[in-house]
Amino acid sequence: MENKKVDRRIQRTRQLLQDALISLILEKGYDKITVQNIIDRANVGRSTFYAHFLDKDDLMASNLEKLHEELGPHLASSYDDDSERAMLPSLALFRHTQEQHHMYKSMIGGRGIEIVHQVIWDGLTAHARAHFEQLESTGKRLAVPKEILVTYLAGSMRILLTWWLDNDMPYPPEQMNEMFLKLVDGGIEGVIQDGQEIS
Amino acid sequence: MENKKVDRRIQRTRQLLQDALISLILEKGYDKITVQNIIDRANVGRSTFYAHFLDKDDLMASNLEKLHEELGPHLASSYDDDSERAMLPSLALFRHTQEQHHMYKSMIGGRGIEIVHQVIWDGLTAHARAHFEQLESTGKRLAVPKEILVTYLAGSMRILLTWWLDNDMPYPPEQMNEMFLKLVDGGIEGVIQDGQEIS
Amino acid sequence: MENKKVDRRIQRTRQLLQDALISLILEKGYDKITVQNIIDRANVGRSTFYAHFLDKDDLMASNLEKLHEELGPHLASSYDDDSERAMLPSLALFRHTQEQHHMYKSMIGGRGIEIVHQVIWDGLTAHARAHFEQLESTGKRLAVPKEILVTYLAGSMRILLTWWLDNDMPYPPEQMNEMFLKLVDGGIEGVIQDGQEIS
Amino acid sequence: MENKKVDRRIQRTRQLLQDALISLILEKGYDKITVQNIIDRANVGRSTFYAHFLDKDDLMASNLEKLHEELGPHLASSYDDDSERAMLPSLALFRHTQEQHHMYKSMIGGRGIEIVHQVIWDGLTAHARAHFEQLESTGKRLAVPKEILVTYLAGSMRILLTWWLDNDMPYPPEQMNEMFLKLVDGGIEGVIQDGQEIS
DNA sequence: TCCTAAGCGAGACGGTACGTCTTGTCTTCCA
DNA sequence: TGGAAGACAAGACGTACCGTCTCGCTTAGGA
Repeated sequence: MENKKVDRRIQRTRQLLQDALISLILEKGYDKITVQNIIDRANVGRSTFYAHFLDKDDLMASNLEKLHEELGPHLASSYDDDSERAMLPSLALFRHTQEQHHMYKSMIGGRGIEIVHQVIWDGLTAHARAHFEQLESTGKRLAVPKEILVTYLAGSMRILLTWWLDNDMPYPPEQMNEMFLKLVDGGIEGVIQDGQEIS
Repeated sequence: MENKKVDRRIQRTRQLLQDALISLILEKGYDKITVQNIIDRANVGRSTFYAHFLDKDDLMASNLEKLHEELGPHLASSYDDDSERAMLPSLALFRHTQEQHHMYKSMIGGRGIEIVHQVIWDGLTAHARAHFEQLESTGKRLAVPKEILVTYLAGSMRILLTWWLDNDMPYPPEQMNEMFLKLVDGGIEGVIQDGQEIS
Repeated sequence: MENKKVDRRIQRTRQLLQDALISLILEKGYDKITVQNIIDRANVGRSTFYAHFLDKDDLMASNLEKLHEELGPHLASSYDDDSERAMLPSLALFRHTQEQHHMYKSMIGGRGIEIVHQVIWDGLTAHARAHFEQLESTGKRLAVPKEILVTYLAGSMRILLTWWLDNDMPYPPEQMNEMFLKLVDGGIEGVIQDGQEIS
Repeated sequence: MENKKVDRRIQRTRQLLQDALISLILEKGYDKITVQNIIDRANVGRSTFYAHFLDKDDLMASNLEKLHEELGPHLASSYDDDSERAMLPSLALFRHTQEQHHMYKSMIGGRGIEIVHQVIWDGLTAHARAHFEQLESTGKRLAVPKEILVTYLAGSMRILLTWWLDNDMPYPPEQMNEMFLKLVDGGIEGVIQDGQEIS
């Protein structure tokens, strides 16, 4: 309550830096950006940058927390909608990716994309893990270790998302989603059993 | 013929550098290595390094060509052995990975692994592509674009390989292969049709 | 009248800063101290420091005004005591230096000592100047410009004081004083004449 | 012999840096110069600077070694010329100072001058020490510890030199030298005895 | 057998970015 | 309303690499 205005100032500075990073990413790609570029763009002192963030990656990560917050609802909500297939909020992700494709494309091929992948990956695996844990809690047995299933599911999603972006999104999100489900559903269902475990 | 000895000398230098890189990778990981480290280890002058390679990545890539040559047979051969399921020489890859896991682990998490991935990726997709083209040539129709199938198949393989390595290979190669096939077979078969294409 | 409390607060803040500086000087020497060190030690905000002092040197100077007040009597008094040799209150200075040697030693070799020197220097030269002016007023003539005499006299004092401190005061103040007088008296007397000026 | 050309290159770089420093000192004074200024002026890379010198002061010191070499003959030679008064080559020093007064004046008031003082100080004290040791070797006794004499003599020289520079050299070198000798000779001779020591 | 060109080691160099540090200003909070 | 707190811009610092370069040594292969 007491530091209201100060907090505003701090938030403003952080925002300036985050915005500067995004605009620079769109201009020349994550890997080509230097800290100097960022602080010049943000009209901020060098030490101010380091007062707020550890380095460029940290700034990127902080930017992605917002992405996470935006993605969060998608990852959470669609779970209830369509309880049959909602292993992952895949459609929402394809749509979100399409909307933000400029930013994502700017980061392909460098360390930037890895940070993005990490954040998305955490969301995807958490979601998939919850899905399988719920299945188990209803008495199902998995013929394959759960972590492998989680990895496979989230990984397939990521692979297709990446391919789709790399190839300039030649199909609409809905169709990508159809194909994704068609491919993974078969395998996943094959390892879900009613009370007998293999491995 | 005339430059026989000279060529030997050149090859020796290249070998020294490649060996130095490998030994350093095993020691501290690809990303922590500097050009200076490499030339110190190889007892080679700085300019000599740049006479042979563009940069560290180039040296790595040259190292991987050997890997490629080693992988090549695996990727090619097993195709005929077990014509029923041989979309990919998956078992051979799991086994090869286990043998070389020290080297692969050293490169996880950095740019190094990306170069490895690229090399393996090319082999995997080529193999998968050949598989589906053969299917098409026998009159089958694919309910999903071939490139997506290729990406999905190679991607799933890569995802599982990476997970396996990251988690210190908790299952034997044969079991990993079992699970891999169980997961992808269902989906793949679901999109192979006899004469009617959807998309 | 109404600002009584405020004045107290201001004085308290100034005192905190001055004390912090002194304690830091004794710890690590004047030159190693930063403004940040001072305000941390004094539990004071950065702007508060700059509200009271221009910079570190200014704070030091304010501290030395107290020193000046303490030195003042020494510089003034001994003048009358021993009118024959009292060109400078040299014995008093050697004694004072010995008492405060911890603080003085902390400042040797940096800019800090220069500020101290400046303060002492002003006192010394003023005293010496007064001495020679009195001589002139009694009809004596100086074979060397008065300012050079003043500089020489105050400078010799300073040189010996500094040497004495640097060498951990190997002789007692009284002996130092003896030697100082022995050295300068000869030269000074040689340029004092009765009514004829050379230069 | 073998690295002749390389040495030339290194010397050239050092020279470029030294010259750049001097020209910058004359332009804006020692204290205002940054390392960046120096390397810009010298057309040299930042790391090259640090490959040769520790910091700005180190570069200054290296510059002064040349000064020392130039001063050396003065300090040594004049000893024989005028064996009666040659405690110090004082006249040569006043003359040298006048010739180089632009450079010396540029450094007054900052850390630069301290380095100069150190170099000159070492020469002065060494010379004075040699003088008194020679005296002792001829059977004379000193009524004051030799180190104090050395300090006093070199210090008086330095004090007068500094005053002279600060006041824009109002008297010619010869006259300064006369006055210097007049002042110190009296005191020095007073403490030289023939075989009897006091302190 | 000598000569000459290439491979090579050594390492100086210009350049760029980094993360740290300190200064003096400026905005906001609070008593 | 004025003193205190501390966020901030500015910019120098010394370090770490990079990729280019110049220099001589060694050595192989043709004259």
